[in-house]
Amino acid sequence: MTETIQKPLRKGEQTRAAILGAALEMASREGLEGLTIGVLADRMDMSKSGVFAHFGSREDLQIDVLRLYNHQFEQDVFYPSIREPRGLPRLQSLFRRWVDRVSLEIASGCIYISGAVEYDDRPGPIRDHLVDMVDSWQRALHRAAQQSIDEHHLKSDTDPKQLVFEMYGLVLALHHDARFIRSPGSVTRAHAGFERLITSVQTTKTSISASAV
Amino acid sequence: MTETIQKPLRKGEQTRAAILGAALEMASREGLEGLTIGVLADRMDMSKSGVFAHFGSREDLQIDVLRLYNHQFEQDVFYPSIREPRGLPRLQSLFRRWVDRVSLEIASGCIYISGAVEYDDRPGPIRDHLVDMVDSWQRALHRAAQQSIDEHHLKSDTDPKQLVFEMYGLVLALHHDARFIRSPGSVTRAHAGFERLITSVQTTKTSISASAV
DNA sequence: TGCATAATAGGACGCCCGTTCTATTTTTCA
DNA sequence: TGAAAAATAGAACGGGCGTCCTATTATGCA
Repeated sequence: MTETIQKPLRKGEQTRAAILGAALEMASREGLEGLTIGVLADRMDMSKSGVFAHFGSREDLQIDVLRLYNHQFEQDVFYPSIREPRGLPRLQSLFRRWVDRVSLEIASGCIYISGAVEYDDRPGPIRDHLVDMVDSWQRALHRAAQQSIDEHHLKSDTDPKQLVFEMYGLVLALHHDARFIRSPGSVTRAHAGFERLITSVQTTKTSISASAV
Repeated sequence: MTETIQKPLRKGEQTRAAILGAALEMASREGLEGLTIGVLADRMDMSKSGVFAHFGSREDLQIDVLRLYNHQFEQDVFYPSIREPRGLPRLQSLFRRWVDRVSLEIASGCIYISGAVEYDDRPGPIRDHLVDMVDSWQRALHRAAQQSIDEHHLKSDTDPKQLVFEMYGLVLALHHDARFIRSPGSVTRAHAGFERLITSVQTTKTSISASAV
């Protein structure tokens, strides 16, 4: 009875990862609710049941896709930014890398943003995971904003939550105008908005952001 | 051959309007893509085919729902605001009424916002209508912003499109945080963001917005 | 009041969905 | 290399979908 559960064999993990990658791409384009096992199987040149067997259910697949997306988001945006100096430089890096990522996602779609609409009123594990991830991202931004205040880069009466609210709005407007309306110049506007936002809450003489844009 | 097409009878129009109302409510909650004839028929205590007969197809139903939503939006937000004095008062009225409307929609959902995500990459007549409506709303905001500049309420170097971009972001952030994250205080934050936004582009001594918030 | 016509119901259709079951192929390792 | 186990295929299921066709019922007007 020792070692009843074997370490999974190589081939299985490999195709599972490939499926997950294709699923992430599909969910980015069509939304998590548009993710369908049949279409996914076609793209993988596999049978439906072959794909299905790697995940206990469609819902588990969706959650795994969500986890993969979250991981990539952290790798692209969060981890590089927390190596920046605490305070305004870090906050600026978080925003800039965030905008950079969403800019690339204009062609495919951002799952945090599409998911927020798909699951704003649909209870269940997917919504729970999604809210957790977005909430944790917002809390990371709150911390960076608070630290910017603590370091005296931002005025002491600045409201960190208000700041993050408006930063989030700029990214949502970017996604909206670029991906839905398809009007050009949205990336520039997001950066310009952030500049104005930071300037209005910055302590005098802190001109760290002057070099940007 | 005179008068081949009769004026539709009363009963038909009546139930058709009732169905459309229920469909609008359903589409607000579940999204336009979540609008389903079967469920709609259940709520109306009608048969599927009975409901279906009032619209040539599901797509036509969705477009009619969209038109109804657009009409209500104009009645609630646009028309009352254009009776305000041209310039900043009108711009402020547009934003305030817009926020008021979205605040009420936190319980049900805003079709302009959910539709932007559902149809950002799904070509067809529904997307076309939706883009037209949102675009026309943004152009109305642009006009009001430009007029505020012309009336010297806002600084002459103000970029109207940048201003509208940020206003839209505030409303999107409101919808996101209130409806998805369900964090309190979002309405206040949207107003605070607008106040700060206007203040930063306002001509000195124009203190029209001082009384608000 | 009767009759033309509009409004609605009921059923059937083909399609796609997630899921399950069983068989077959492929991989892994002693 | 051969046997155990994993990976995959294939077919079938029940269910929901939009849509169409044909009755049946309700409405409005001469």
